[in-house]
Amino acid sequence: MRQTVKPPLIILTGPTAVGKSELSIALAKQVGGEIISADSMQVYRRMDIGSAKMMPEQMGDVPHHLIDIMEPTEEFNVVVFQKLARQAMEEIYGRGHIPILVGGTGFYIQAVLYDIDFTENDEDTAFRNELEEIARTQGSETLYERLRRIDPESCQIIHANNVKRVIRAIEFYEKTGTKISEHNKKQRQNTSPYTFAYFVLNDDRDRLYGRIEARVDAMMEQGLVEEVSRLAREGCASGMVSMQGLGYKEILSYLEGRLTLEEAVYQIKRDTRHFAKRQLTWFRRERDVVWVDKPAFGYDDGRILAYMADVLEEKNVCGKNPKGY
RNA sequence: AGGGGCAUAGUUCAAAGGUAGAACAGUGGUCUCCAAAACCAUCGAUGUGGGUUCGAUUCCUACUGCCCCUG
Repeated sequence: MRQTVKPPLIILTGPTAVGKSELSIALAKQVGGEIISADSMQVYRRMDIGSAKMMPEQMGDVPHHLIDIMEPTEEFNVVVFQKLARQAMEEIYGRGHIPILVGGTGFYIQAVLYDIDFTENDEDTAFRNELEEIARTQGSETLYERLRRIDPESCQIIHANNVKRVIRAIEFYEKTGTKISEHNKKQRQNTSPYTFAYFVLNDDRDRLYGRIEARVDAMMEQGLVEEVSRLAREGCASGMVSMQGLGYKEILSYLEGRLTLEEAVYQIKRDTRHFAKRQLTWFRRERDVVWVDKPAFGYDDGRILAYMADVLEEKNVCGKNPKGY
């Protein structure tokens, strides 16, 4: 007699271009799951090619959530993601299905998996702008000194040059009266409210980089330049969150005459490699992850899925009987 | 084939008769509301053989390779 108190959650992630999406469809069918995209760029409408977005015809009747829900001019962030993902999960549980978080944004996954409390989400950007202004005019050291006075512990963790995080730390203290270093320490103790399996799909580095190159070339053939031109025409500019996406910022620079097309493509490939590397660093330090190395399974999706089913059963996430929809 | 030029890190470039610097790439890491972002750290080189010299990677020389010109 087994009773799962915590609701089930499956996570399928891995570095960009490793092949998460393809595998996720088969996995969803196998366990009777619905997919929630954990991707900071696929949320934006009309950003299809550059974000390598799953298109409806590839979804194979598996319901997908959090794709095409924002306008490229809107700002998306972890907090919004967390809120929407929770809502989607409730609906999915309501249908008796299992939510599968699929995507490469580790931070977003963490926010949901460990139910992180981000506190104080007011839209007061004035203070933040003020701090940014200080950093710009007086230098990052001045800002860092200010943080040292209120929360010296954070200075041990945050480097002075990392202005974004210095600002957030100051802002957090000003708004809540508590130190972010303390808040984070507490949050880190969180245990997950879910019965979960956290799969990280991976491949040999050389192979992964090869896939990235090929994928960028394919994006160019599919008309990435056209896609970005269209977005630019409707008012998307380089300062926007959506336009910080890989492929978008570089092509935008090309369109503005700051890069040649060749340079832009080179940079997209390079930055995507860097990104993949950072993702792997992130997953390496996450707790309780199950690494799925494609070469160890001879690149055979059937074997990979069988292995995942074993893990899911072992962790009491779900049994092996397909539930269907 | 003859003449000339160049050989320094994976790449593009510095420098110097006395223990070779940088950028980019590569690698490792940080991350708790811009995260496809932001930031930190780190590995790594004088083509080969002779000679001159206290000492050569630097000067001389042969070889090898690459580039240019002539035919």
